[in-house]
Amino acid sequence: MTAVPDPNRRNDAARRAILSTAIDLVGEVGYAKLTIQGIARAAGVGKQTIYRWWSSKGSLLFDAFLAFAGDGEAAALPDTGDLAADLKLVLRATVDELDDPRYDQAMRAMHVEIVNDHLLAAEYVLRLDQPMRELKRTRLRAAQRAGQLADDVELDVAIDMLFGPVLNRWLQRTGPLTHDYVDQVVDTALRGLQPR
Amino acid sequence: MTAVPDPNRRNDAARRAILSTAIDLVGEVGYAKLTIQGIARAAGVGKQTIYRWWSSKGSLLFDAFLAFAGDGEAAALPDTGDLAADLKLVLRATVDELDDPRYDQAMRAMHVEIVNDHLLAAEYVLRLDQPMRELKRTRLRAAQRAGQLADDVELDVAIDMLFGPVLNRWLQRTGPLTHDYVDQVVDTALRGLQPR
Amino acid sequence: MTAVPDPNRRNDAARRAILSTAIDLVGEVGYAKLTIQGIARAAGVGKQTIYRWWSSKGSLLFDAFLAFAGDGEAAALPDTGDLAADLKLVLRATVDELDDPRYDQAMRAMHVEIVNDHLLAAEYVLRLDQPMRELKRTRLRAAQRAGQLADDVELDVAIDMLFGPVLNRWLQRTGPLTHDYVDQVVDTALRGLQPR
Amino acid sequence: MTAVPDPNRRNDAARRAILSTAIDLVGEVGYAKLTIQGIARAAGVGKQTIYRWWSSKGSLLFDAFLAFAGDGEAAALPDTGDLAADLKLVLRATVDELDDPRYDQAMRAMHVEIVNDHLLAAEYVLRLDQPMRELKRTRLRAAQRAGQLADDVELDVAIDMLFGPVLNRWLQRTGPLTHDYVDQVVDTALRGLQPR
DNA sequence: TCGTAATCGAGACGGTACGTCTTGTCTTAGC
DNA sequence: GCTAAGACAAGACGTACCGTCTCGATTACGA
Repeated sequence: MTAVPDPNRRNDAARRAILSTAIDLVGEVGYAKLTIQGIARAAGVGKQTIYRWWSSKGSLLFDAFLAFAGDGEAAALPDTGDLAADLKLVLRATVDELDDPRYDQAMRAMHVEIVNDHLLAAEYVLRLDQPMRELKRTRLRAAQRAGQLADDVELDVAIDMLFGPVLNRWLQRTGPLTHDYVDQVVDTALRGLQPR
Repeated sequence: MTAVPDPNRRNDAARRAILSTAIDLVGEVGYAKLTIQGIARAAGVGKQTIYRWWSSKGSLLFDAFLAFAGDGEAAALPDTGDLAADLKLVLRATVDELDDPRYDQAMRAMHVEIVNDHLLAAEYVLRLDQPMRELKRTRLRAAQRAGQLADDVELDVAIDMLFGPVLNRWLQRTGPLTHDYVDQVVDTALRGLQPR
Repeated sequence: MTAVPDPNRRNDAARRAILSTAIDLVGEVGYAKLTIQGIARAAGVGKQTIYRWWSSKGSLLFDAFLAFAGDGEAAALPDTGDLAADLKLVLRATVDELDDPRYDQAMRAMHVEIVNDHLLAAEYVLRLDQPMRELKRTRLRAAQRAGQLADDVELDVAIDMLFGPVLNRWLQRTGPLTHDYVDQVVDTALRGLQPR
Repeated sequence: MTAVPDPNRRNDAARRAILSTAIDLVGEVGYAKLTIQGIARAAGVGKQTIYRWWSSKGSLLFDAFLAFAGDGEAAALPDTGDLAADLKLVLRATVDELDDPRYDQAMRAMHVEIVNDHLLAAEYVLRLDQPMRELKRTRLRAAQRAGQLADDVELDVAIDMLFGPVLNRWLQRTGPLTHDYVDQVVDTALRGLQPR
């Protein structure tokens, strides 16, 4: 009989210490030098306490990122009636967040884990990507109703085209992440590449 | 003064063995379990021979990926006169390549290294992203001249919007990478999201 | 402040396995090919477990030798009343012990470490040489009381002259280590080199 | 056809540089950190040049020690007619030599090699111990003829008893190596331990 | 109110990779 | 044709971290 830890018994102070220490530490030393041992030491926690509650460094980082980023997460995208302005607002905010080294490093770490771990990727899609995507879909549907977005546009493709380039430029550092850039992306995506 | 190894003395057989073994091994065991020690062992090579010529696992993976992927690289994007068709052809080919586990794993490994290493990212931009981007720019410029692309479109933004979503969906596994998907991306990007 | 391992936590089975494996291994492969890695492997023990408890190969060999040789160590030299006979008995026993390859190799290994390590030499003197020397001194003092040894003889010099030649011949292999030889040493040392 | 190095072709400058560098280096860094690589580097010589002419670090050290110590070696022991005085003179000189760190370290290194290498030990006995021993035998035989040494004393045993204790005390650092100590050894050995 | 059982911090354990070093052999230029 | 220089395969060095384990001490539950 395998002993399953009882979440009720869980020491919440330790849990929170671990999650916030993970974020702080990845911000300090970067993903490559982030170790479970180091997190335990810095959090003043036994290694076993981490292994008891998380199955891998990735899932710990995932939870840590959720706790860190999720706190200030908006429940919905702004809707002022001006789709382009609203999208630019959201994307500029994203760019600004990524300027914080802790946010930047934490998100990089989480992405690295996702790239190499199918299960974690599935969890990411389910718990982070899907909810965010639903918020975006809602905003875009409203735009369709308002006649600002073509009716036959596949919303997921639209989302990928609006948010994908920014995420990509950040991950691969192929260019500077500026407000100008996101404005251009929004304008170009909405208007299209062909002459009209 | 650090002793710099003399490239003339380099054993090319060992170099090639290391690069191809790295690709094979990352395809077998995945990035997380890829070790320099393991590559050396599998390549029948001393560890020092790897450390002598590469400064990090990342730069080795980078070279390995270049040697592996670069061989079959096209010198230019196709230009049949039909921009949409040409782009779809290229993106479908990319999607097909990523179906090969060796290619998939090797590219994931390289991207992970890039995400966490500024210098490697710079080298990636210089040696892989920029040349590829130049080929794409050339094709898009031709399309502009042919009146298939608006004159005021920023080409880099256009490239990000065409190729970014595919790369993203692959890296994050946010959805299936199909020919249909890339077709939709191309069509939507060209036409734009707004009604017309 | 360096973290000092807590001896209470020490796994005694591992400790004993390491010590006895060290003796066995040095007996098999000799000092020159004795490696900490090899001892760990043969003892079924992690390398760190050796490094945690011993600061050098020398101090491990020293402990191993103590555990191996110390077990059968006599608490006192025999005293039958006949000094020459007693000394010959002890020296012949020493010679016989050195015939065992494990004893021979282990003792050689320890001596090599001592020759090149001041601190280890000091520990050797304190923990092995001094106690043994005290036993010998006690026996010689008894002989002085019995009128078999001159009163003005410096006991340490006497000990060096009785036991030194045997140890030397063994270490340097300058000649065969026989019972005859030790008998001659004892007789000559007692009687002196000058005519009488 | 195996290439046998032709001694005539031997570059004597390189040979001398290697031998003297070996002595200098062992004096600086000690035996434990003495490497063939290090000697080659310090001597400005290719590694192969060392491997070509010496089969092991031990035999190199042996030659180096011979070249270093042998130069100032007396052809015979002094014979003033006073055996005790002559022996003390020789032993005091030995003690003084061992005060030189280069001599000390070089001799320790050679002894370590001898302890673990049968062949080298045989060569040591043949080329160093035997000749020295013959000089000592000659002096002792003269003493026998002069009536200062008992006729029935085995000369090799006498030599071991006179020189062994000093060598031993030096190798094992069991006590300080002083002129007083060697004087006591000589006096005690000549007179014997028994009362007379 | 008191066991008793799970959690906690701590850290030893068997493994294994790290990046460096040395070994003894082999290769390449240069004198 | 030997030299110096140094690349090569091999493998040990001592350190770090992995994930499991064992240890008392603490804590919270249910009897």
